[in-house]
Amino acid sequence: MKNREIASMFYEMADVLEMQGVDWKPNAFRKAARSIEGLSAPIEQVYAKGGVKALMEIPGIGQALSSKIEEFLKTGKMREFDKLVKSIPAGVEEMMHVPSLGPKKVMVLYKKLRIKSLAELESAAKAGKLNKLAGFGAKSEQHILRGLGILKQGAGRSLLGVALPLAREFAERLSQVPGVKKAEPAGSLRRMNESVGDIDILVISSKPEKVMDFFTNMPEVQSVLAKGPTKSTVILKDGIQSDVRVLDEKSFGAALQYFTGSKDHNIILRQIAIKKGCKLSEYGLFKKDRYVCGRNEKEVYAKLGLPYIEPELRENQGEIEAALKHKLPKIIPYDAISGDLHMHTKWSDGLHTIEQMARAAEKMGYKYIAITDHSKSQHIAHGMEEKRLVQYLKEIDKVQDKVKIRILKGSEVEVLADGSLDYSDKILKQLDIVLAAVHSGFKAPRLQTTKRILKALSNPHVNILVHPTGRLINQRDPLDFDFDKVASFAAKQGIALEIDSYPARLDLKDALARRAVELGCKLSIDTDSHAVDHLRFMELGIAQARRGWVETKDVINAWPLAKLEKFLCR
DNA sequence: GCCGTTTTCGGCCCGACTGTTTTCAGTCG
Repeated sequence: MKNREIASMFYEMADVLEMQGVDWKPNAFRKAARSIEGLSAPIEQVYAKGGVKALMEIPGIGQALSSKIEEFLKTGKMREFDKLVKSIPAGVEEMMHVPSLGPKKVMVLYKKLRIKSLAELESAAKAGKLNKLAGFGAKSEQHILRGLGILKQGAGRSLLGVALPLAREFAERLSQVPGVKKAEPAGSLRRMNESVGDIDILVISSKPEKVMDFFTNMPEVQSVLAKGPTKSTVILKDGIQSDVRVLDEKSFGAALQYFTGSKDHNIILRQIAIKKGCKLSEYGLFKKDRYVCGRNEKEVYAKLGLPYIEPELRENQGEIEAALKHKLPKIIPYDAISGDLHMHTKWSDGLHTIEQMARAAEKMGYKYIAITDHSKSQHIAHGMEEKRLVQYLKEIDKVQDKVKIRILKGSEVEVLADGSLDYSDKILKQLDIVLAAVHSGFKAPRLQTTKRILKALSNPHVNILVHPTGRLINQRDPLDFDFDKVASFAAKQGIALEIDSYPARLDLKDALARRAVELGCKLSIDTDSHAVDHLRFMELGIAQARRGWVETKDVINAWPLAKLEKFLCR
């Protein structure tokens, strides 16, 4: 999949162009890069199917960029990229990523002081050489040193599963500050992006200064990047950036809308506003400087002629067009799940007993669960030999007698290198539910992996392909296989694909979940819990489904038990 | 470079905070 590679080339080209003082082009390159990142299909596949013409259908990609992509796909090179990147030393472009430095300042440092690497920048700042430059002072030097620190710390993006509880806690604490009426997380976190770059919190308060003081003095804060009367930015001790913004009640909806984004979604909304002779900002919708609305999001959308759009859909992936036609999907609600079909216990690598898991699930209001411990080849995870599997099935029966919810007897069965399964059909037949999982061969070539998975899905006992791509966010690339082929085959076979809700997995991811449903697949949203505490991850998986336009009818574990059982009896 | 129910040319979202400014440019989201 070349999507990421091409996107990052465009980002890099945008940086260089910006440093050269070129106007607008950088925006165009970045927009195209974002668009390519959001693509559900591999871009080489798009090109193979429809050539340059298909590339130009991608929003933000026109004549020039499509031919650059074509050149790269054909030759593995992009001359324009090489030319641009060579025009500026690699370290200079890297300096753009230091917080507090942008294209203008970087160019001044390069041109006046010949600074062309992060190391040179650090020693120059420490030696006090920068404050002699026009536009730089002692403070700028400090900010650069701090920025270098932040960069070294690797303040990358954090997993939604980590940031979300933190954000909720901050919001809760901020709402206790005197004068505060409401505090709510916004930003990509509210859109439930799989990973987030920062934590944005919006506050309504009659005493903004109290909020600013409280926020910048929280014990989690490592350093304060900015502190104004209504807006502050801090870096937390674990490297996550957090912003708080205080607004008036009559702006809250507009602000929530604005700070929830995404950027591209907002740009289109503002264009719609302009066409209606209005102006949309975080303060509200205005007509000739006269306030129209802004108290809540719904009225902002309504005045723009749109139905309310759920935050998870606001990615400029067709939701505005769908909204205009009143054809938005009825995405699955957070309370729609009836049971969790993927969890582990002490029988393999889980922390709790079958009974503990069942009782915890019962407490959550589920109607059914599946216990799905590892098969024999997963030695590290204490996968079960056939003999122990029999014991395990008996134990499930015992627990079933003690609890009210239905417990399906299952296993997460290894897909071996040749695509065969880890248990014989005779064993698989005894299970209520069979999950097929690939845990190896991540470097295998595309054709081989596609064949391997297709063979596994040919087994008549398989019900769900779990964590289908095997990716770990920011840690491990997905398996390389023909997704459309696999999903179409699964659909035909009556096999569901999983959205694994484990924070580092979220696999299928949003775009692939959407694609899977388009291809006729059913989905199963599960937690892959290894402890009672993990059952709460379900929310994250549902969020990815919502981001993927998934409706309740397409999710097998949102169905009543009888309908699910019918599906499982292939 | 992209894009078009006001445009195939001339637009391209909008505002807060900071520092070094004597009124604003740069950076950020």
